[in-house]
Amino acid sequence: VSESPRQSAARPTIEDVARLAGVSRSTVSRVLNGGLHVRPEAISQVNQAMGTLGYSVNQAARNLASGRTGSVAFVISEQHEHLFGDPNFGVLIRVFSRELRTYGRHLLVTTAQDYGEETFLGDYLTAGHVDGALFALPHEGEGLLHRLAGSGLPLVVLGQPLGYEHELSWVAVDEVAAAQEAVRYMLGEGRTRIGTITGPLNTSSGRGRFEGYRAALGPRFAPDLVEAGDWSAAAGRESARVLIKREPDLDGLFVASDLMAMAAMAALREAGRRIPDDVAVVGFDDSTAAVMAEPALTTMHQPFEQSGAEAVRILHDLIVGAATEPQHVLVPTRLIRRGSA
Amino acid sequence: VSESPRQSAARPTIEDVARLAGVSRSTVSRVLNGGLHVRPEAISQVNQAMGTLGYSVNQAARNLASGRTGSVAFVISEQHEHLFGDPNFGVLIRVFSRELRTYGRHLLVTTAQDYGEETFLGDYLTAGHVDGALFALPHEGEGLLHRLAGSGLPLVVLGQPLGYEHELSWVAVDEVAAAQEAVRYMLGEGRTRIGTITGPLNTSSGRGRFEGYRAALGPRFAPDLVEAGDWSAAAGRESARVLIKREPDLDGLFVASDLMAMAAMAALREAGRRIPDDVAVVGFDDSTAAVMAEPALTTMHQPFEQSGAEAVRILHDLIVGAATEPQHVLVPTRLIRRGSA
DNA sequence: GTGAAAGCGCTAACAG
DNA sequence: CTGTTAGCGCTTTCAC
Repeated sequence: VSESPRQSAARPTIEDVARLAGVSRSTVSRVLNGGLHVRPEAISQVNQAMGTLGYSVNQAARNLASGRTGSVAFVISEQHEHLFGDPNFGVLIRVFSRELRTYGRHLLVTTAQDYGEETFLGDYLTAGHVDGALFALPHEGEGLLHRLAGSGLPLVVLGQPLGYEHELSWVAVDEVAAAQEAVRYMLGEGRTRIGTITGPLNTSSGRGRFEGYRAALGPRFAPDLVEAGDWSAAAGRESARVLIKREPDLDGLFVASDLMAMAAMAALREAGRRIPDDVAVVGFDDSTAAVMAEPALTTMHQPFEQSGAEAVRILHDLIVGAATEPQHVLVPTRLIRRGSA
Repeated sequence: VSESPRQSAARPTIEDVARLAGVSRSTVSRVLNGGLHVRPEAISQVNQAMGTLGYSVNQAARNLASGRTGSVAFVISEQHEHLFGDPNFGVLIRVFSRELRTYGRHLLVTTAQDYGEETFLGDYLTAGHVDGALFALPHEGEGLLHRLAGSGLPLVVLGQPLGYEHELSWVAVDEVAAAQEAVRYMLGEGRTRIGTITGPLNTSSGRGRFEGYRAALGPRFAPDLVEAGDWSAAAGRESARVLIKREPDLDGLFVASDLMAMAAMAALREAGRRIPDDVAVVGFDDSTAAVMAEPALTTMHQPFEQSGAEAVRILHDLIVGAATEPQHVLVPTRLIRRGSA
């Protein structure tokens, strides 16, 4: 196998630009990095030279010299591989790569599976191959998160990392308040027996949404109205079956994710319930699939675009040292009323 | 903003390994790159030294020295942004990043939007920032594809690139045969008035699936049975409405994608048709959402895992020069029978 | 505000 | 099979 590197017609280097602009390499470098302490005149000369030469920086060289890599990892631990089938996942990828680009960074998608095991991924990430990491939807006791948290690698978590709320930076929604709003809406519509299918209770989302449900119900709360799910469609379907059997007079259902909600609707229909006439269903996420449900799903909207952008901003600040303390931001949710409730 | 590079406790360099192993830097480098022309004994010494030192290669340095970047772009042109909402997209990303990893490469997700316009993306990609590119679902006359095709950048296309079938490497399914099989299946089930909702006819998938449909129908084909879609759910819904109105006795529907098929099913239901009793529906893709449809969608399975892996393999061969001619591979499809037909 | 000089860690000829 | 020697293109002190 002869490794013939693509020789793309000798890209111009900083040296060429310097010569053409009549300045030194250092000056060009300064312009490249913000143009501080450079005479305006020189800046424009350099820019002009770069333009005519079609210059673009060589990342490898820059990274080697600066000790940074220019890339950021999107870490998906094995347990969350199901995310890949989730339409929200695509949205996140798009937002991340777009936002990172504005900081001159790249997105590297990594999964635990890629490396055989979490340990390997942990080694990789902490070995200096990336400048920082974005971590999605951790659950309690996640080994990889623990590892990264202790490594000093700049890290931003999407969703509150249970057990690391203070140590790590995160961007999340107010799960409790959001769930509460969803359930109160059904209450306001006259529903009286409202059940819930929860997410995993060892995640902040699963737990927070359940707490919000419980708080909204107050004294009306009853353990029999609750079934635990794991975000999967299978769990949504099965939980709905169990619930409707145990509580035949169920007239409302708050489901912790759209994916589970859509599966639950199918089960409800199988059991002969009309939606929303017999039982109202409210989901969570406002995923792209929600509008395709039959009827279209009423759900809590999560601003993935916004949270993704915030996460990237924070991570950048952490990487360049503009922020030293962990940052926490809460993004707003809102109820989207469609046909199911 | 003080740019403080993370000084992760002085990573060991190739030099350290060489010293500990009692060999020269070159030998270590050789071991790192496959260990050709190195005495077995030396190899193990080096490996051992790397182990005790916890050495891992510095990509930036390697890239700078070798003139390669180690990363590969997944190019999604603006027209295909809808892909992000498609569950198949997540599958592709996962497969790509996993497979690339086995070649020591990374996945860089890029979209036309990222760069303001295609031109910018084209500049970026051909400026040497990536070693190669994976291009998803091109349509005819795609400017970016044209640009990349002429640039000499190693490139593999998913789906046949209309107009570049010979010049470029691609991995695709036999669209015509697959569609034909799907329609024949319905024919075999006794359906006689089978309509179709096509994909865009300026894509090989859209066109091929339509041709397969037409071929299967033979003399039974009638233009009135055809509605053109654009892969979107909205198009699926609207096309189904039009079709059922124009052809009230429709008893079968072949839809060129699962997303459109699911939307079409909703429209059919609204029009009072039972599925599959009144009209059978067959989709295409076997996306993760297919099982969640009501009834579950009968569809042509596409082996995304396999095509993604093939694409990466070919791209790697192209990059290292193991392949010089464009490579073409056809991956198999199969009909998955579920409830809708 | 600007230039000179010294590497960043690695690969890749080139001898031997 | 192995060591020596040059850089790859950029950032970054350090003087001026």
